[in-house]
Amino acid sequence: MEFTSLLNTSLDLNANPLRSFDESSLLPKQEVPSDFIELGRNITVREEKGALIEELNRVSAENKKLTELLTVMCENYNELQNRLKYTSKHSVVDNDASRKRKAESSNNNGNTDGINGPSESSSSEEDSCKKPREEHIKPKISRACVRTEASDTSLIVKDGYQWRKYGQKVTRDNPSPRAYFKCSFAPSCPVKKKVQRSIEDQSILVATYEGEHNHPHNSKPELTSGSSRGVTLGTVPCSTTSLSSSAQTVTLDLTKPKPATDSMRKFGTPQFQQFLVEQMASTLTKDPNFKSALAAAISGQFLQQNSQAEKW
DNA sequence: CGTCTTTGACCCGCGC
DNA sequence: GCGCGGGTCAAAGACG
Repeated sequence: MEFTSLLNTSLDLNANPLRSFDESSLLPKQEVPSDFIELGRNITVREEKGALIEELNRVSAENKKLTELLTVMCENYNELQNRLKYTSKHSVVDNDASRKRKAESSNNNGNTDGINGPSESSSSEEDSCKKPREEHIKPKISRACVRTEASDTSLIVKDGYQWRKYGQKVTRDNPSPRAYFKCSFAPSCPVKKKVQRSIEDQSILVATYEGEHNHPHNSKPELTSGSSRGVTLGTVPCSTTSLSSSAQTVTLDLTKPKPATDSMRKFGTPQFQQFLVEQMASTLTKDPNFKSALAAAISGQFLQQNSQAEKW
């Protein structure tokens, strides 16, 4: 859904209050005071008018800022939508290798289970239809390199999802153990994660994600948790990467606390404002109720304008 | 008591 | 067929 195509982001939420104010408020100027009481009243009205103009100027400026924010948010929303479309095009549904293995083995064994017999047979028919497709579709695999303290022996990478460790192995090519995690946030989520220290740099944890989450991101991510165990994914990019070309790779440096950059510390700088705008936009666009709330706000403004227009 | 982690056993694919 | 290695299972213990 192209959000900006549906919504004119240039709309003035306050409907240019200065104009409507001037049209109505300039009328008293033309009046000629007939006596001192009338003169005094006009002075008070002028003062009031000045204050109102000042406030309206302030509101207009605020309005302009909000409109700009809205434009940025809509751009971000469209960008996110495009990314979502792209990833959904290139992703797979559920192609867990072990499940496939089990399904195949159950097909070979036949229906030995009397209870699950009918469903098994129906699923085997589905599988036979799916087989050619499954050969072409591979689970979406992405990798993330996380820089941690070398002394940190835990293989926990906190990325906002809830993981359950179900195994650990020492592989041949790497003396460091490899930990296996399943997403436990949603029972049916097929996503698995492998975490192992890089053989080249023991301070780097390599997390390999298989599949895609079929549920929203954890509403209470552990990004800010005070737990001392594990490391938390941050947003500081790191250039170290030497992984398979087929996999998406993100490398993060988490050895340092995640402070704002120097430019971000200067609150008045355009970079910091841009950062703020991006943060706000991303936060808002992640909210599933954002669209409806925005639409309600805008329609509310329209209704307000209409009622004001009717009054005049 | 429910959930999570640990860890040895087991399963399965693959190369020889 | 056999052994190896990666991946998974599941029982037991830890923990809140």
